Amino acid sequence: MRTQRWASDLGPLRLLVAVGEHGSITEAARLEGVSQPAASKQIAALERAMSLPLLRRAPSGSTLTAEGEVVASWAGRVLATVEQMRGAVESMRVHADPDLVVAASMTVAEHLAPAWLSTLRATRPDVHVGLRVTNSHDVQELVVRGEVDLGFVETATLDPRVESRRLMRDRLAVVVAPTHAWAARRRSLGAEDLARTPLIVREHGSGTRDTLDRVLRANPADPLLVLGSNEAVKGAVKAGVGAAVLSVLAVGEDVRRGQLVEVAVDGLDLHRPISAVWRRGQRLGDASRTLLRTAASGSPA
Amino acid sequence: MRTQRWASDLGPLRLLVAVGEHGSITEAARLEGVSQPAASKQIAALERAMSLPLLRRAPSGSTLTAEGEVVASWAGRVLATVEQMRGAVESMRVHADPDLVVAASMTVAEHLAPAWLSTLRATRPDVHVGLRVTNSHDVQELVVRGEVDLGFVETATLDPRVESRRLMRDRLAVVVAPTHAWAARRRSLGAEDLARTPLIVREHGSGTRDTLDRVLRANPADPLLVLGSNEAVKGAVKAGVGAAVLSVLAVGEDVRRGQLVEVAVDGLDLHRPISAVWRRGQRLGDASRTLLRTAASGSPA
DNA sequence: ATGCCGTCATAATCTACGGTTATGAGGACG
DNA sequence: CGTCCTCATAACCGTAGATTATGACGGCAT
Repeated sequence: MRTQRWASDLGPLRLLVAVGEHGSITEAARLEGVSQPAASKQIAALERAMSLPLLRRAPSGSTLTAEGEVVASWAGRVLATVEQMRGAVESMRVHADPDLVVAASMTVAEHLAPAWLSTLRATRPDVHVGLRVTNSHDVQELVVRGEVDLGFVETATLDPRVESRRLMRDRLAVVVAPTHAWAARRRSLGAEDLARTPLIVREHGSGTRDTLDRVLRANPADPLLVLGSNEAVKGAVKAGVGAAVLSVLAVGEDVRRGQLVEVAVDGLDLHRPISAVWRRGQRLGDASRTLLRTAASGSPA
Repeated sequence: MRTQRWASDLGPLRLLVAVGEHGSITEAARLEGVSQPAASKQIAALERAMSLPLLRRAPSGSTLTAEGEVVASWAGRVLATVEQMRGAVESMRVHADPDLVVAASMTVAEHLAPAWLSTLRATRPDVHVGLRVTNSHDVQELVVRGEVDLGFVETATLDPRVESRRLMRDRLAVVVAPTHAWAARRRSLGAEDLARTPLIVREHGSGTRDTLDRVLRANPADPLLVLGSNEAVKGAVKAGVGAAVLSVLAVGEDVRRGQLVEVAVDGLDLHRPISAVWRRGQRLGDASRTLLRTAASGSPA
């Protein structure tokens, strides 16, 4: 009984939103580049798998049912996310001749850069951007050595050989699963509560871990679990293993969805700046300036 | 040249995040219920398709590369969205014996209800909720007739036979593609600008269309295009066909991603309330009250 | 050292899913 | 009433992806 097969192939979802947009299976099939019977069968299979009527079929065309609209809306979100991912992948792939090379720390590369680059691509389709991903320190190193035009870092400690522009403030948040005892708390957590609780953390060297250790300099408790990626940490938290401290950029979505709960904490400043950096004295090119402007206006969160 | 085949099957993405979480292809394969060679091949295929090294393989296990982490992060988001969709589908499917039946108008069902129900499911896994989707008027009708326990509507005109609780304020926004002339505007739009511009709109009877017509009662211009779903409208806007007026709930994500641009408008109140309604005098059950509380605290946007 | 445990990759095989073309049924419309 | 569009069904076929079996490689104990 492979877990809900309908959720694993995007073809039918593409078809469904296309039908919603054009009111016809035949037309949708044409758009997606498959034959009409194939499209018909895919959507029928989707309906069968979901046990929901998605389309109102008629010889004059097909329209979405109420359920169909809801599903199509979600499908649209899924596809948009995939599209974003496509963009991120595209920019990480070494391009033949990028007009602009930028380096970004993990958090920025994961959560911010794709949106910036997508905007840039929409307004300036001619500019090819290459993206390199490393930690905040190495980003600055690359900038200083002139290997990249622009860097994005999430640290407060800037190399004197770079100029910088502050873009926004990131914030770390304490998160737990909705079933965790802390989720029901009404009082804020104290700094000492946090320091004495074993947490799920990233490995040493990660920007998030370093920030956490710096803030909690009063000897933090031994980690409950050390994991190699933010995704892994989030997974463990959702599974109810324990609490973690992560960037709001990483958990915002999950908190909004109610899959994670943020716990307020008193007496600690968990903010950190996100900045663009470039080599001191370096005159920024046209493309760089456009990207910088995009990033600065992008999300003044 | 079927468009980028790697983006169409979620299996490999599932595998990738599982590897990130457990540091081993073998373990990930076990978790996903496939054989180890299958997993190995799927991920290898993914890397080939993306032209990116995602894993650092060793006889002691596998860890994500920097690129792998970025991709895994996006994959996580994609999968989370799919999971949400699964939840929405699950609640729309007629259940054997739902403990609680709610009705929601389109906007709520599309954008709010899944998050509420997901939260509810996390804290009260025993409660089965049935969800019916119709327009705001019919929702109230169902509530009055006692066919549903609770309703959610996005309209200001409430039936006198229901009690209600205001949950949040929705807002309509004028949106255009980033390439549209209005996207570069620095001055706000005037009400008369909007009234005289042909827009892409929903069909009559849709809550969004009705709200728009009510606000723009000074005879609005003939529609540029009439489409049957919010997704269709968004698609047309992104394609650069023209401007549209849609709920921020529907376009928020796209605006944040830079795929759509909101244009400020002066002299018009585009807000509308979102409320929970139930039959006057009806004593709410335990499950209803929990859901109501969840909805109220969910997103006080 | 050496043998055992784990990891991952490759090879050979087979099934079944999803694609295609061809055709038929049904309403809309001149 | 015939034509033209819609969508569904049927028969056929190719291939992607699964499986089992096996081999190479490194870590770690004895």
